[in-house]
Amino acid sequence: MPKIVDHDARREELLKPCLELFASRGFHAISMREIAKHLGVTTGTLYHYFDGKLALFEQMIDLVLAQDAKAALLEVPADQPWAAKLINLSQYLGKRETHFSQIIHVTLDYKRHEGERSRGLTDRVINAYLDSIQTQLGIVDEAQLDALFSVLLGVIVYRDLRPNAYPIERQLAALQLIGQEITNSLK
Amino acid sequence: MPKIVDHDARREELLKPCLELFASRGFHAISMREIAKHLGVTTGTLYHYFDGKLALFEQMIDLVLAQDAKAALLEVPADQPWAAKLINLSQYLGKRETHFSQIIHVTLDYKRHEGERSRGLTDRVINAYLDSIQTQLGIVDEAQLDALFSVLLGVIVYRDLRPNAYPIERQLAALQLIGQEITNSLK
Amino acid sequence: MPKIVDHDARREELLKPCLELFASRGFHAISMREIAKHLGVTTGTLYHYFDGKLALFEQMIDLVLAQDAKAALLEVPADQPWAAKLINLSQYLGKRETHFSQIIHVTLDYKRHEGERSRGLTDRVINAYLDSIQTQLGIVDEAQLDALFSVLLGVIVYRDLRPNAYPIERQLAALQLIGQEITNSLK
Amino acid sequence: MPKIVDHDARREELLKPCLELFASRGFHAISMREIAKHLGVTTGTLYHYFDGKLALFEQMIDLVLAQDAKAALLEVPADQPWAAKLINLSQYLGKRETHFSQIIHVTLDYKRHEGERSRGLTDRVINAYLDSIQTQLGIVDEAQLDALFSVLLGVIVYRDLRPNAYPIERQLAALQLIGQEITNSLK
DNA sequence: TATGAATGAGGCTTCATTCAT
DNA sequence: AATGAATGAAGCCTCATTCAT
Repeated sequence: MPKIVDHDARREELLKPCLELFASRGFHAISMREIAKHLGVTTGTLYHYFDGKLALFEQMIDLVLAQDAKAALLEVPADQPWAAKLINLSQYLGKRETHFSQIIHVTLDYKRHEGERSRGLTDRVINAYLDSIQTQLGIVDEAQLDALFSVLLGVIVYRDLRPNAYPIERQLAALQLIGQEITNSLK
Repeated sequence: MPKIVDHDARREELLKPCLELFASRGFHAISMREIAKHLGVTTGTLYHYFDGKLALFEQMIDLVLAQDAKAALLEVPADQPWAAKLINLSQYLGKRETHFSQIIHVTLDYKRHEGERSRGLTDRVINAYLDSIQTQLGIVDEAQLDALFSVLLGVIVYRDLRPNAYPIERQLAALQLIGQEITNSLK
Repeated sequence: MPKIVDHDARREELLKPCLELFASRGFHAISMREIAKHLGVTTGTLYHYFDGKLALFEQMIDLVLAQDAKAALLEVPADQPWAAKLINLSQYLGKRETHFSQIIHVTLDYKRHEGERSRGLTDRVINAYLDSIQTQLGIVDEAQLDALFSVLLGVIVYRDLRPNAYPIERQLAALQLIGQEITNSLK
Repeated sequence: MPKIVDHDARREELLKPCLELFASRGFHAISMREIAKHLGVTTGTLYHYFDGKLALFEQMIDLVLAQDAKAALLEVPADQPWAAKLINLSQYLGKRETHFSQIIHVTLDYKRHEGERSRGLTDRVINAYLDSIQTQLGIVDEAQLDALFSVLLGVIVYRDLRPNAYPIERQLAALQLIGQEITNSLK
């Protein structure tokens, strides 16, 4: 019994550094040997804890998701005006930009393997973050939720492709001006 | 007399179908043999026209960029109010959603190879589309341009991960409401 | 606990039969698959022990050199008149003619790769055998050493190209007559 | 009819530069495309004149042999004392050292392919040069002929492996001293 | 629990060669 | 006579994975 706890603890210990590896290189570009080397173990050990490369990949995503859920709860800023909440959220994303960029890379990578396996994981990832945003900001309109998610996703991807782009908060502020411009233009 | 084949024309002919292959599977996940098979040629022919897998990949991106530049010019909607231009743009993106999704995948994929080679290509891709948007919409503020680019990028990536999300135009409309909500919340 | 295999011992075990393979076919003419097959392993195993074909080739030469150095020490015939020493040497070469023929082939083959890598190996091979001859026969004059080395080298190469040529000892004897003929002719 | 002359002339024109290519790189290390490029033609042209890589190789050797036979006749120094003839020969070899080194490389290379084809070519090459030496120096004893051939062969190979070794003439002189030493030692 | 030797399928690439023009 | 596009087998090497220890 207690062995299982140890086993799981070791498993998670091995899983954690994998996010960066998979995100920075891509699922197919990084080999099991390289992963093992980075973790300071041998491939045999990897296969002792995981059923294969894909299983390792999936369990890593699951672990990240579980950890992010915990982290998100801690950041919920209680009762605040809507705008303040959004600012809080953007600050949080800004601080953890690299982390979320990695998750996006990994998720996009994983989606390409679907068809071979169930496409449930991708949905679970998306829904986890959608739920988190919805809960924190209290958005009810689905289209608004989608739009907001798209913006946040887009900023992170854009800044990954072009690191000297304006940071998240600045872009969100500019977005508001765009909305006004549209409104003006429509009069 | 040589076999009559326009080398460059044939090269582009081979390049065109590669966008979908690379985008849907990823650079490392698809093999030269698979590419050749899809194109109806042998790997030898591929290497007759291209210096290697990476060169093929890069030339494909260059070709797509050149073609998109042409296409963008045709779509310029002349003098219109700002909002109308944006709607036009979103409709255009909506129609070619798959295409742009492929370009994003391919660009993200390519970025991981940089460092080994010059990081110019990624910049060129980003700048090409930034310029196109800037020219068509006449945006002067850089932060606004970044923000708009992020939104469009985000919607495409989001809809790729979750195909039943609201379409681009609907999300842009919802975004305006979000802007208003922020404005209201700030009073 | 790891599978009990002495890595270096296994490496040498794999290296030993390679001399004949490389010598009889040539570096470029023999494939890694063929080598693996002859050794009763797979190519994967080969690459587990060696960094590549060239590394395998170089390590093989190094191993042969180390073994020949040991063998040469055993054959040192102590105090004998000069002529007796030479006869001993020629007998030794005669017995191991195939072996030295292989080394010559392999060395000539390797020399063509140099320039890409350090040209040290060829020199080391030549010097190893030059030293051995010098030590055993006590030759001090460099030109004589060169001349003797050339003769021995030449006989081996010649008999490789034309197996029914006279054996080494017989040729050395004939060579003495040639020397006399020259002397006579010079009077 | 006259066409055939042109054809053969062109054939020899293509063949001539191949000796250096094959000698410096080795039969298997150089590709038909590389050969074609060096000759300023395409592979198609190569296959127009030759039945394949091996045929090209063999015809090249034949051509070299034919040319060397002509050259050798011109160098025959008529009536001279034996020692003078040998000096003449060694001077001739010294001047054309690179050429003969190439022939040796090519011959050794070719010999490894035999078994697949008739082993006649190697014999023809050896015999051609043996005959030439025999004729020029008037040696009758076969063992002496073998010994002399071995020496000359050995010097060239040795100087190819170690370019700063003493030149041919110097080594031949030293060899005479070795003969005397043996004689002294035998008393 | 952990090792690392071993596998063999498959990766990218180059080869000698053919053939329509 | 000459081109160079096209082939497909084979080259070197890496991969995910298994398994005896």
